[in-house]
Amino acid sequence: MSSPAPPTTARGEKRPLILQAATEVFAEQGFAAVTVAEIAERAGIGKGTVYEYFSSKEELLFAVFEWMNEAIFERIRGLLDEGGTARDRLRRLLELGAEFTAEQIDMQAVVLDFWAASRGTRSEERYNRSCLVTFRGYRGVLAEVVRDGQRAGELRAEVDAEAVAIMLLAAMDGLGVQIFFDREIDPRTTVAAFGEVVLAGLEVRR
Amino acid sequence: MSSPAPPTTARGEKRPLILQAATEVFAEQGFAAVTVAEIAERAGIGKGTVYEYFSSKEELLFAVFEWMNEAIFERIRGLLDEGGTARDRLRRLLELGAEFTAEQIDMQAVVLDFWAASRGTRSEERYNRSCLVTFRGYRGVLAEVVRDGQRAGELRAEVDAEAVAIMLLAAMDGLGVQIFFDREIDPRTTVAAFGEVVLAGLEVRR
Amino acid sequence: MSSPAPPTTARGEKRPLILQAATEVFAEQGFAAVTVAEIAERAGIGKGTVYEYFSSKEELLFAVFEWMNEAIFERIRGLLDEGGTARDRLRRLLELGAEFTAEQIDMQAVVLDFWAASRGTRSEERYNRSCLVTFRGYRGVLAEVVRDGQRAGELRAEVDAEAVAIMLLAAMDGLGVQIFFDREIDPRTTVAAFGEVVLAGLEVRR
Amino acid sequence: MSSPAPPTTARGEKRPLILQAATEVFAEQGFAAVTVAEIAERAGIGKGTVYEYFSSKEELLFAVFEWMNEAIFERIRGLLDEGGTARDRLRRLLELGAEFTAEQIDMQAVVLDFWAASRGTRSEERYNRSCLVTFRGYRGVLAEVVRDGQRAGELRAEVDAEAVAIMLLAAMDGLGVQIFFDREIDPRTTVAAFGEVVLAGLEVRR
DNA sequence: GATGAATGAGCATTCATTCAT
DNA sequence: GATGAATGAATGCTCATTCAT
Repeated sequence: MSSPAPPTTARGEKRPLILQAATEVFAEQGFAAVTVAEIAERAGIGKGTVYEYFSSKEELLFAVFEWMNEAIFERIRGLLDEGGTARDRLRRLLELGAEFTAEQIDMQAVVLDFWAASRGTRSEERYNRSCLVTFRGYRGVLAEVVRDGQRAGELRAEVDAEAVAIMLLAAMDGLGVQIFFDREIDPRTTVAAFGEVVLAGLEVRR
Repeated sequence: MSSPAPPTTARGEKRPLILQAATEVFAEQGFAAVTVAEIAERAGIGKGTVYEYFSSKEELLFAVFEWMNEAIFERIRGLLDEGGTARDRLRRLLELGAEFTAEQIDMQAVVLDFWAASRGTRSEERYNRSCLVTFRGYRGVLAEVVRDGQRAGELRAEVDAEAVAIMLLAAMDGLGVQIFFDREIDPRTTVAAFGEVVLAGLEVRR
Repeated sequence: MSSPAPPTTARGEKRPLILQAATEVFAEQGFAAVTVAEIAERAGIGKGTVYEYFSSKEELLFAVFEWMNEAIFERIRGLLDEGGTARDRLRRLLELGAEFTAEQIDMQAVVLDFWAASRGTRSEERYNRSCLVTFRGYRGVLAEVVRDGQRAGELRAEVDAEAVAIMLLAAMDGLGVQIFFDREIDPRTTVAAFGEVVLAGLEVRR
Repeated sequence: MSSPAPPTTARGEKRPLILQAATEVFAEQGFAAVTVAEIAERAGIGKGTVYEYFSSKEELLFAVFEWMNEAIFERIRGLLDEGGTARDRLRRLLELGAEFTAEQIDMQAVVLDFWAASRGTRSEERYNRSCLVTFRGYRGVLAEVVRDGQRAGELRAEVDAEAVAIMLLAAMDGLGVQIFFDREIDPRTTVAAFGEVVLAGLEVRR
């Protein structure tokens, strides 16, 4: 009450605390079911403080979404830097996706929420743009690898790289949803099996 | 009984009217953003009447979801009855999925809503079961066709049919989501291009 | 569906049926908690039919209240016709009250409801008048018996007969309420014991 | 802390304000007819604030009921501390009851409401227990005074003290109800007259 | 900066009543 | 007369957001 020393967190540095707490409760209960009071409690701060860092509950969801995607992108970049043939990189990208799905099934829920929370809101436009940009980012990476393989003569040149990128990303997203509802599916083996088929279909025949 | 044509709707028969109206507004604005009053207005009936046919707003969402899936399943069954090689049927299934996605992008929104609406609700269990059953239904159809092809020697026997079914369904779902946010994607050509790759990867090599 | 013979009740004679059903459900659950649909169902008729006989749910409560009081008054009149000294009649009136309370604890609930249902209603005035008239009726009977006893030299002349009537009626009403909440009280012995005290206090001393 | 006088009410101290406002409007219009918005308006606060202090409208009714009874009990305790013979204390208890009835006819309405509001509610059990406990409290006080008088040889030993207590309490309750509907009755003279009769009936004869 | 008491817009749901059949 | 499908007014309650301290 009168202790002069800061408790644990430095002043004005509660942002990651809130972000972490929000991510957790969003994952557990879903955006709509979560109250700002709950987020604050989980973060161990006052309700009003949340609004010092985020202008609204919705804004907080945006931040969580971006936070998650940044982390994923970072790992993708690291993976690509390792080099290898296009087939190798493609295989590793799929593995990474499977790993993410396996590790963070509840994160999948946050993404679902993000999609759904946008609807009918004032900021629907902004949500859509944010989703679009994110999707394009992932797609760009995938398509680039495919095109690399085509240029190198590894992969069939007549295949539409963009289409393959779209569908592979779609498959990874959709897999997360299915596993969210059916925990018996094993993402790693499923992705590996399907990946082999796709790679077989992509490679140049002699 | 003697009136030449029913002016609007007969008494006691407002169920499809409500279902249709609900599907529309759910698609347009999302479950959370829609009010029961809005649904009633769209259906041209009184607010209370909605509750004569559905015990709650949530129950109505369930009904819409099931209604949609039934319609889709019916078309799938029709498609499979046409026969053809496994490759033909697989190609046609993908085409059908693309067509659905193209035709009913807004339907995709209802599915998203259904997923998201489940979270943190009292009836979360029921939602999950409903989704699980639906997914398994689609997967079963796809896996069966693949296995048919394997038995007929058309498709490589060493491929995990279930994994392929999971991922193809996932890809179709995920495609819907991407198109929902990025209308520049053309589902038909994208699916066709990707389908060729997958089929190439599945077929038996000489 | 096409049977020409009336089922059980003659046409246009459903009034007592409704009255009986309403009395039962009001007693069981209270006026506010009962729906018109419930009353109709209990009476084995259609919801709309209730409105053929009573213009509103409130009106029905009025009718039930009056119905009950009429029955009680009838028994009081019969009791007074048996004659006897004022003390005898007073004692028998109290016995009758105890009996009613014992027999129809749930009826007590209807009276409670009637009191409470009036409040804040459009027809508050009418409720109050109805209660007032009923109370005055009972009080009149009691006061008359006391005055009879005073005129006959049985009971002390200096006692305010009206005050005694008011308080005895009040005691019987209040007893019903207490028993409604505390079923361990036996109305007959309680009233008998108190009645002896009051009669001892009323009688002329030598 | 340094402001000379609080303008309206300090933060976090709106409980008595709400209790007072609720008591007033409940008395005026009855529990069922009152809206939470009305209570808030009367208290000069926002609707949501009511729910900061009471978890539901029903809970508020409970609080009002207990508040009232506490106040009454306090005065009863003060009265008994004054001492005197059993007859004196009994007479004073009846006088106090008459006074309460005269002063707070509208309070009577709240009690009626409380009784009636219980019916058919989920918390019916709790209502009944609350009423039972309250009744037993009043009865205990009355019975104890009578037994004191019997032990002191003032009052007839063969009289059932508990029965007298039950009926006197009942009479006071019932009086309140009658006066609520018939303002011409004067509680003080009525109770005094009846009290003399009962005391005469209770006292030991030579 | 941090807090949490106060706020009120917003909405699902109930149910008495009507009226076409 | 009898019916019950249709209706919409009415209200308790939640919770994101504000702002005085």
